Formats: sequence, C-alpha cells, structure tokens
Amino acid sequence: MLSKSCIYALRSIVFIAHHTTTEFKIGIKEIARELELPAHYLGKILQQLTKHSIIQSVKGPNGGFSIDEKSQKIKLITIIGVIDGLDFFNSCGFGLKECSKEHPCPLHDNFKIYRDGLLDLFSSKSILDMVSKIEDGNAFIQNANLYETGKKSIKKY
Amino acid sequence: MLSKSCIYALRSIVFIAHHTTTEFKIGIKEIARELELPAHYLGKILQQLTKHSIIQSVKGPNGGFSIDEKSQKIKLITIIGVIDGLDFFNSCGFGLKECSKEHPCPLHDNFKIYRDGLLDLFSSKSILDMVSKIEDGNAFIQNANLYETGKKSIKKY
DNA sequence: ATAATAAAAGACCTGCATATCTTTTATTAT
DNA sequence: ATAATAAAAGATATGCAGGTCTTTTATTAT
Repeated sequence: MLSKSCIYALRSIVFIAHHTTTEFKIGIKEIARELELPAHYLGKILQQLTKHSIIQSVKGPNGGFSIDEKSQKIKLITIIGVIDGLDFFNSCGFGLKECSKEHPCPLHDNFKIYRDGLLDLFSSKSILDMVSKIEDGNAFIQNANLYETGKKSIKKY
Repeated sequence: MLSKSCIYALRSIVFIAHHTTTEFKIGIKEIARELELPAHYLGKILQQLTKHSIIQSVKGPNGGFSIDEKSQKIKLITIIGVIDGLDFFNSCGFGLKECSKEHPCPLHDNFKIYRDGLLDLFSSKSILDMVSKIEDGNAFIQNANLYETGKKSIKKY
C-alpha cells in the first residue's frame, strides 16, 4: 500500500523528530543503523524530503538531519504525497480504469470505505502524533530486539 | 495491495463465470480482449488457477476455460492466497518486523482495522457474489467504454 | 590553508513483477 | 491420418522499485 521508500521516509522522520533538536542533528548512518535501513538508499529519500522542506539538513562535521517545530505538525498524507503520490487513494481495487458510482467494480463501495478511511487516518495524524505515542511508550518505530528480556519470541530453551 | 496478477486473476474468473457453462468455454484471447489484459501473461495466470482446480480448462478446438458450480462458491481470499499469498493481511503498515500488541507501530491499531476489514471482505465474498452483482447490472468487471452514450467522460465539446 | 566530516548528486547494479515470443501437447473436426 | 485449434510450457525480454558505489560540494575544526 505504502511503498518501502515511503515507509522508510515516515519512520525516519519520526525518528529524527524524536531524537534531534535544531542543535543536535543526526546522520544518515545512525538513522540507517537504528532503523535497519540501507544507508545510501535512505540518503536519497532524505534528500527528497529536504528538497520539499519537510526536514532540514546541514553538511559537514556535526551536520546531519533535523526537523523544526513547524514541520513536526505536517500530516503523514503530505509525506505520502511527496514520496508515493496520492493515486492510490483514488484507485480501483480491481484495477478498473474508471471505478465510480456510475461504473463501479463489484467491490467498489467496500474498497472505498477502506481507502477513504486510510486517507482520513493519514490526513489527521501528524509526525508529532507519532512521536508522542513513542515518547509515552505506547508505540515503537524501531524493530523489536528479539533478544530483549521478557519477549515471548525467545523464552523457549 | 493486490498485485496485478491477482487482479487479473479475479477479474478473469468472474468474467469466465459470467460467460461460460461446462459446454461453452471461452479462450484466453477473448478474455484478454474483453478485459484489456496481456493475453500471454494472462495465460500463465489461468494456468496457475487451473492447476489449483479453481477453474477448468480444455485444449483444442472449442476448448478454453470454464468454471463449475462448485468453484463459483470459492471465496476471493482463496484466489488471493494462491496468487499473492496472504502475508499482507498479517503485515505492518510501517514495515516493522514485529508489529503486535506488545510492540506496536504508531498506527498499529488503525492499520489492523483496515487489514482485518479487508480480510473479512475477501473471506466473505465469493465469485458468485461478484457475478450476481454484474448480472443485476449493479457492477462491472470490464472497463467502461469511454465513448459510450451518456457517460460524463465525453459530453464536453 | 588543510584535513576531516557528512550530505548531495550521479552513475550504476539487481531482482522481481510484468510481459512477450516460441515451441509443445492435447483435442477436435474433416 | 491430417489439419486446425487452443492451452501448456519454456525461454526470453522489459520496466521499475529498491539498493549500492563513487564523486562532488558544503561545512567545520584544527
């Protein structure tokens, strides 16, 4: 639904928002390491986001990426629009060229509910909303450490 | 969400169910023409479906594809499982390896609603359900003819 | 000034979904 | 038997998302 690029973008932005201030920036390598993403590829994506002023970057020593207060209020849908475009939210689940009230596919109404629901979701949630959840300990943007204590994953020996 | 292959499969099956009986079969070329799909590629897909006994095929003159009564009751999710697999319905929208109640991504609950909803939808609807809608004139599986009379698409000159 | 750092930019590679083309096999009609 | 038909099967091509590698540019610290 969302491309990998888009997912990488969203997770990185949230990570940057969580870990930086205008003074303390964070580099591609560290983001890539912490989120387990391919560093060079991530570079391209962050470039795009920088060009669109969704995040800020500084080159050279102590450089890296950060995100200002204002940008943290950006809604997820904006980022999706920049990376993937918004065609998905107006497309037919069965691939019909035109799928509308006048010429619906057999699941038009059903698909529409979910597509519209996701659109509403992405249109209502901001970067900051994600970060808050993480800071409250109610969500994660990094992968679970499989060897963490108390995780069901292990415990079988 | 569904791959092109899967969409081609679903549309073709519905088309076959709508247009054939055990006596009157339909060939790849005609299906491809009517649904505007690449014929040879479609062949491969129909092969898979035949192997899985979701449709039936006969070679030679007057041969082609058909679908028996019993197979028309097959649910869409079965076809999706054959062509795409069902990983999607158990995956994280943010790409986390583990995304669960214990280690949720920031939109875990929201994504889950839509994923589960789609799963229920595909699990409840059969080929026959699709065909019925079409035969009742309440849905289409072929693309709209842009030059059809009374379609908003044109009418601007 | 120089060296070190880190993003930006550009060129290139890879794998897979998608698509095409050709040959083979099964079936039917003559 | 033979020719025609149509799916099956196999080999090959294409396009693009995803990923890597190298060079350039901007910035900072010494």
